[in-house]
Amino acid sequence: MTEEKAVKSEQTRALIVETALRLFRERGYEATTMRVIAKEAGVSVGNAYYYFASKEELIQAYFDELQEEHARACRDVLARERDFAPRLLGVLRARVDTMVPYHAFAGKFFKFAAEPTSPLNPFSADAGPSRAAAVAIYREVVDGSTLRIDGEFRRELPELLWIYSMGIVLYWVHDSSPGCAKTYLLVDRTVPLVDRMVSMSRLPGFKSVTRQLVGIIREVRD
Amino acid sequence: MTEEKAVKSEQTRALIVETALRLFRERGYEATTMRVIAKEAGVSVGNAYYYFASKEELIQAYFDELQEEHARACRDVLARERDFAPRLLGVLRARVDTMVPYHAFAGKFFKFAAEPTSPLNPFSADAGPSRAAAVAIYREVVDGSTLRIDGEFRRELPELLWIYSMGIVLYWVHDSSPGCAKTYLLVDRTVPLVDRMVSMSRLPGFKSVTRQLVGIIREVRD
DNA sequence: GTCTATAACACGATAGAC
DNA sequence: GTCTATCGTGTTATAGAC
Repeated sequence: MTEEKAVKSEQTRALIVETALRLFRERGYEATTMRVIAKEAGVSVGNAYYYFASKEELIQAYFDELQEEHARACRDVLARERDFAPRLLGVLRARVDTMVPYHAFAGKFFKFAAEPTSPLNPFSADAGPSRAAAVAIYREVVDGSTLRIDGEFRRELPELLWIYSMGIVLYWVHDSSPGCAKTYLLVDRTVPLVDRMVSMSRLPGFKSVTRQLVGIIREVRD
Repeated sequence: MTEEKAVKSEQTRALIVETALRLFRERGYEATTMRVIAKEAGVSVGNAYYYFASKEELIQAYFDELQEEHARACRDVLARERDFAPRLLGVLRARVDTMVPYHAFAGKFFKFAAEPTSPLNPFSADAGPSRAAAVAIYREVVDGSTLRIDGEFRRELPELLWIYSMGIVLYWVHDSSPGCAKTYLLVDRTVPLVDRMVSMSRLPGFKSVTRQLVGIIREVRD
């Protein structure tokens, strides 16, 4: 009984999300009203709001989907490559690959993700689990590689790489080049630079800068 | 005649902006409706829309105000200091100083600035003049200093510093520490690091990395 | 061109009945 | 869980006054 209800509930919920995401893709975020989502999904507006507290909350479902898709898209390269640079390159290219189909309306979503009070914001406390999942991929990039660097720095590097990836995303949102070619170019050009800088951190002259950096990160992190 | 009208027009416009910003501060952005702004300013809703195409557009006025205030707040330190690090430090601390009073509702504004299609977005083409004014301050930080670095790098450095300052702003928006103390800490800690890295760019071993960086910037910039 | 007054619209969101 | 009816909002439209 309760179980059947739970299943039905899950179905309705999924139906609403799928319909919403399809319509977002077809007509854009703003042109897709809650009334239309409800009508197309065959439910009432009130029912849609029973499952999702706001229109914005529907976007979370999209972000979760994207995150899973990225994790899947990274598996191959992370299983194959052992060197740091190609691992990072593969993960970042996969990130862009998964996002490209949504480029037209991603800007609208990005807006909500930028609001500090929104649970969609990747830096917010609410987004903790999502962020952890995202950072975990970069931890795997580091830990599964042959990279040899200072242990303290190694511990902070995944989060730094995640922030770097957020910078790539920021660039991507504004990239209007065909096929987002410029974003791929940015990735291809900056990964070797990042690789060089990370490798240099081991050199005697850089130990102090690296330690300084690690100290700052720990000091300003919440 | 025409002149008088122009003055009157400017006054009405200013009155609406001032009223709006005061109410935003007092009640927050969302709780301040266009109807209330109009009533408090003693104008009709239609008149408010005659001057500002949207509620969002009222925020542009705030950004412009902030930009001017920052430029003023930088004058002293830029006239006094000649070394690169203290110049940069002073400018960034001034940036935070001017923003702090608005911290409570800045997040709502930030959201609009994040949307790629919005003229409020600092990276957008529409924001070109505002961005140029902001970058100009960092150009003065560099040009007025005793810093000696490669000419090509020197030309790109102001824009890089502006992006760095955007990163500080991003951190600030999320900073809930009393008096935004953590943001000041971030500035105080990262400026010496940036200073060190910029200075190192001159060293023989770094010429190639620096050149690589300059090449990337020029390649991916629109 | 500047401004008022008021009504109307579409939207996100909510209330309350079933 | 689900519905219909309704609210408050940004925004637009209309019809004019100075």
